[in-house]
Order: sequence, then structure tokens, then C-alpha cells
Amino acid sequence: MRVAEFDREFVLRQAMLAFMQFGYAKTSMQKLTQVTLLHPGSLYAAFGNKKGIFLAAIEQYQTDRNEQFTALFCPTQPVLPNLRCYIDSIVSECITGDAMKVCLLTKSISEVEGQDAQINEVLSANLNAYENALTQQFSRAKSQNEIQNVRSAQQLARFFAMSLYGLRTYALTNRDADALALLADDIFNAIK
Amino acid sequence: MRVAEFDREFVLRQAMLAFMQFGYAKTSMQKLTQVTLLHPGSLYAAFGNKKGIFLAAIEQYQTDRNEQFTALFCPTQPVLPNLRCYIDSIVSECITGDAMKVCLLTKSISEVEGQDAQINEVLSANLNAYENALTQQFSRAKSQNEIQNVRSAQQLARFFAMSLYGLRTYALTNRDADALALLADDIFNAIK
DNA sequence: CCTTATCTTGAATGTACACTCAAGATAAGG
DNA sequence: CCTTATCTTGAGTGTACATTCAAGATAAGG
Repeated sequence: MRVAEFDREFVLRQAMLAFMQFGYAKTSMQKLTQVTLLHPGSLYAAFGNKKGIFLAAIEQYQTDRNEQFTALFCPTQPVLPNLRCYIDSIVSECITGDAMKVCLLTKSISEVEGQDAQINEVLSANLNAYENALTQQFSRAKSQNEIQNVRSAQQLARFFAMSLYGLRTYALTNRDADALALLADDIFNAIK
Repeated sequence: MRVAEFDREFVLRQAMLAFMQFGYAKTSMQKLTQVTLLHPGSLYAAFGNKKGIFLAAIEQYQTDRNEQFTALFCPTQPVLPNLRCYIDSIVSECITGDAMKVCLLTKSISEVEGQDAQINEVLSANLNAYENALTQQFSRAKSQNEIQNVRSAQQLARFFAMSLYGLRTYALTNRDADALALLADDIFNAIK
């Protein structure tokens, strides 16, 4: 007879940013109440427990990323320039140094791998979906003769995803714009 | 008038393995007492606090890795075959699924980045040293005409290091031996 | 073999955490 | 406007944590 007052998307994006910045273990419920502007009772009523907030935040993260992805990789445009834009946007995120410099999925799987089966499954599924989305793009690039590479679209997607994971990790200790730009060039050249 | 009874290297390697498996936050002092077979008092007397144990474990990790590295990259042998062996050994570590499948340095920097200045510095310094060691190898490979790549030795080293960071991350959700072998091939081809 | 400095032991301490719950507030239905 | 279901509030609870410390054990020096 009464509707929830808080904005679910706002709450989950705030939680998402906290998890990206501090990691799962170091994001306390107190910190979550602060950034979401919700009290413990409301958070527990809405999401069950800390793990529930985390899984919901991951879902929100993936939703947001999918939107960006489909917006950037418009099917009427050639793939390669879009891929280039995509890499450059990631380099930008790495340089600015805010929470988005990390990928919530890879940061989380690196932290909690082997600790919770459910979290592992969700993260794996999302990372696989990401790889599949990239495979589709490489497949289209090949069919449009944008890429004359002998490697399969899946293989190119895997290499590309792997490289981006590495790029974000590398950027954690070297935020030099030129160095990251050169690495981005290398990645781009390696998938052409 | 009495000498310490425990084997410092054993203790630090056990701690190192725990930190690699569980991460910094989830490796409790209780767990450290279990794996090191030492009581809290001894650990605190020897290393000050948990952070001290962590930093000492990182030092041990780097010492061990340097030994392996200099053993593998013998200066009388050509570089490229050694690099190939090196990648393959990392792929093996990723597949076996034990603690060594992760790099303590990158896993730690991913978890605690921005949380403790001292830990950040130590991890950054060690990762830089790793990049420099790789640069030396690529430099030698170029001077011996093993590599006709136009990119600088430093650039090749950065790309190689980045790729390995990515490979280890990728392997966390896809431990398929064939997939990892193909990615290893791609990395090797991209630096030749 | 006795002294003494140092190590070892593990129970105890204070703190921070995830989580609960009962009381209070508020919106929809009649 | 009153009822009632649901949300909000925040103090409270039990647990797990990092850390301490005083008592006991043990090796080296004289």
C-alpha cells in the first residue's frame, strides 16, 4: 500500500561505483548506506544482503555497458572505426583515474574467484556475454572485408577482450597517456 | 640469546600462497597462523602487522620470480624460444588452477589500488622492475636480429606484460587449454 | 648449571563488520 | 478520514577480525 521511495537505478549505480573503487570486501554496508543514502533496513529489505546488492549492482553495470556497446557498435557503420573509438574510450577511462577506470567484472572476478559459486557464475556469464558481443562485431567486420585476418572472429574477440583486461591492469601502475595510447595502437594493429 | 625457530622463507611462501588464493582482505591473521604454523605473537614479533607480512611476502614473491626469470632467460641462449617457454609456463599455471595461476602483484594492485600508499609503491616498483627485465630481453632480441619489429624494446615489453596480465585475467573464467594456447600464440606472434 | 635475553604461546581485548528488528512514518484503498 | 499494508529508521546484536600481552619455554653465555 506504499511504494518504495528510492530510485533503484541510482542506488545500484552508487553501489556499483563503490564496489569498483573499493572492491567487494572493502565496501562495507556502512559505506553502502552512505553512498546510496539508504538505511540498512531499506537495503536489506530491497536486496536481502550485501551479496544481493553486489549481484544487483553487477546486473546494473552490465545493463549500462550493453547500452553503451550497442550505441557505439551501430550495425550500419563499419566495425573497425567503432573498435578504435571503443579502445580510445577505455584509455580515457584509465587516465581519468575515477572508478570507471576498472571493469567491475574483471576486478570482481580477480578478487572473489573461488570464494562464492553464485558470484563466480554471474561474473563468468557476463564476461562470456561480452566475449560473444565482441565476436559478433568481428564476424561482421570479416564478412564486410574490413579484416583480412585468418583468425576466427571468436579468436579475435578473445584476444581483444584479453588485451583490454591487460590494458586496464597495466594502467593501474602506469597512467601515462602516451604509453597507453601506444598500447592501444598495438592492440588495434594486432586484430586488423 | 635464543634464535628464531621458524624458517622465514617457508613462512613467507605460505603467506604468499594464501594472499594469492584469497586476496589481501580475505586472508585473515587466523588463516596466516594456520598456513605458517606460527602463533599470532610470533608473526607480529617478526613482521609487525598484517601489512608487514604482506609486504614481506611480496618481497619473497619477487625474489622467487627473479630467480626463475634469470634462470630461464640465460644470456647465452636466443631470446625468442625463451619467451615462448615463458608464455607456455604461464599458460600451464593458469590451467592447473592452483594459487600460482594468479600474479600476486597484479592481483594485489587490482584489489588494494588507492587504499594504501606504501603497498601501492611497492607493487608499482615491482611491476616496473618486471617491465624493465622484459625490456632488457627484447633489447637483446633486437640486437641479435631475432626480432625485426619496428617498435622499441620498451614498447614490446609493455605490450608483452600487458598481454600476460590480460591472459591471466582471461583464464579466470575460461580455463580451456586450447583457447589459452591460441591466445598464447597470438601474443607471441604480436611481439615477433 | 644457572642466568638472562629472546622466542613462543594462546587467551584476552577492542573494534569493525554484516545483519536484525521493533517502532515510527506514509501512501493507497475503502 | 480511517485502516492497513508496506516502507523507513537507526539503535542493537552477535560474530569475526587484527592486535596485544603476560606467562611459559628454550637456547646461548658465563
